[in-house]
Amino acid sequence: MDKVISLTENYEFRRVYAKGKSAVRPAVVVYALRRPGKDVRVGITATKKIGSAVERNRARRLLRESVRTLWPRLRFGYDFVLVSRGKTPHVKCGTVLSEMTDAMRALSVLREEVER
RNA sequence: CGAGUAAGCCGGACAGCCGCGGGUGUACGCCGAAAGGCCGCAUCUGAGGAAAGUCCGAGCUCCACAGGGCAGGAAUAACGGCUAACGGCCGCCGGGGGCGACCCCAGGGAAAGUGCACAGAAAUAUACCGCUGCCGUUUGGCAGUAAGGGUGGAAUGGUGCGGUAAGAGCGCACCGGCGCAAGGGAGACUUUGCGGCCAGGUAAACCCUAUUCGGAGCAACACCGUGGAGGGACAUACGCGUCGGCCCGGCGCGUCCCGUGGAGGUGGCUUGAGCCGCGCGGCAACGCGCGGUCGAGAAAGAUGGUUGUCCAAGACAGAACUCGGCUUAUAGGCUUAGUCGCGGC
RNA sequence: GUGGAUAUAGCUUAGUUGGUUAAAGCGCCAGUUUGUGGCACUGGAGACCGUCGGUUCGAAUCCGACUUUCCACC
Repeated sequence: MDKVISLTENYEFRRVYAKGKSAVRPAVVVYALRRPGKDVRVGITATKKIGSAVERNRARRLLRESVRTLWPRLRFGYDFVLVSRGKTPHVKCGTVLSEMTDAMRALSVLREEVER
């Protein structure tokens, strides 16, 4: 269980939006929903509000890179949805990573925080 | 040296580590009846000049379609060539702009017809003022006249001389336009000569002429297809449900085959009117020959992160079936060839 | 991928087809009325018609390119 599974279908995103908890930071919004099983699944979105195709790609890549760094610390059995915001493509990767870590801590889905 | 013109090119570079998509090869292990797949490793490879807008033209696929004409609709518009084709490109002609290199032009037809237009007397048919003649003589009436005034973007070809009552291509010279003939050119066209003055603009107004045009789009389309609707065969031996109080009997549940196809999957999917080099033909677009080469192919959708060095400190911007163009966005830089100005030898 | 519509005063719309003057309502400003305000009445300002270019004597209108917003179909 060491590979990120993507959320694909629209109903999965809707379920996380409707029933999950959220944390908002200037460059990222994190939704998290507990579900049965040990898989961790992640969905990344960038709407047309973000900008052109280049800017949307940039936002997605930053979020994906951040979640790759953060991956070993996540608790099992959660669905995550990461939403990019208008600032996301114009920000450095370290900023996204720290904001995402902060949001995850606020949702108490990081493994080390629970074990402590 | 400065200014400007045209054509072409580049679109941060290099290295280390971590990570991602695809192709090929493959050990152990795991899954699977098998084919094969997963994980791992090695190796090769991985966005653009516009990938964009979707404005044109094609390939490809499916649908429709006996042949011909008219009407209607859309697009294009000098001429010659290039191209698979084009509304594209090249050359050239005509017109316009620039001192020049050079640039720009939807550039057929207004003597087929209709419509339109402030002002102005009048816009293709006309006399308001004026000028001249005659009549009347008080204002005036009739006729001639486009030289002048005024209006307008445009006023009966322009300028000058003659001519005339005053005028007028009425006559002449030059210029402009039109027609005819001859010479040149592949042609648009051009040069020369002659003729006579007949002909306002607008067709990106209707229209006329010539040419071209069937429709839809990779979410096309083809194949597989648990479930579901349909048809057939077998078994109707057993069991269950149903019609019924019960029996016989009928129907459904079962197996196999045919066929339709929702979800899903696979193909279409990248080797092509390809790219690079050399030679030849052509003013050029381009063509021909020879040699070399393979440069993305995903399916929630791959190029990112970080560290270091360098410089001019990195603009516009991300493939989604594929090509040929057009249009639009674009920091900065490089190369080549002309032009103009200034200075020096 | 394909097709269509939209842009006009601060706001909501006419005018566009068929060329020469941009009209209306609400709002805004000033005045009249009223003890004051509203209502009512009178008057006024406010637009170079999304941007750029072209055709024409003349363009909101015709033509081309671009931009914005919205819609439909597969």
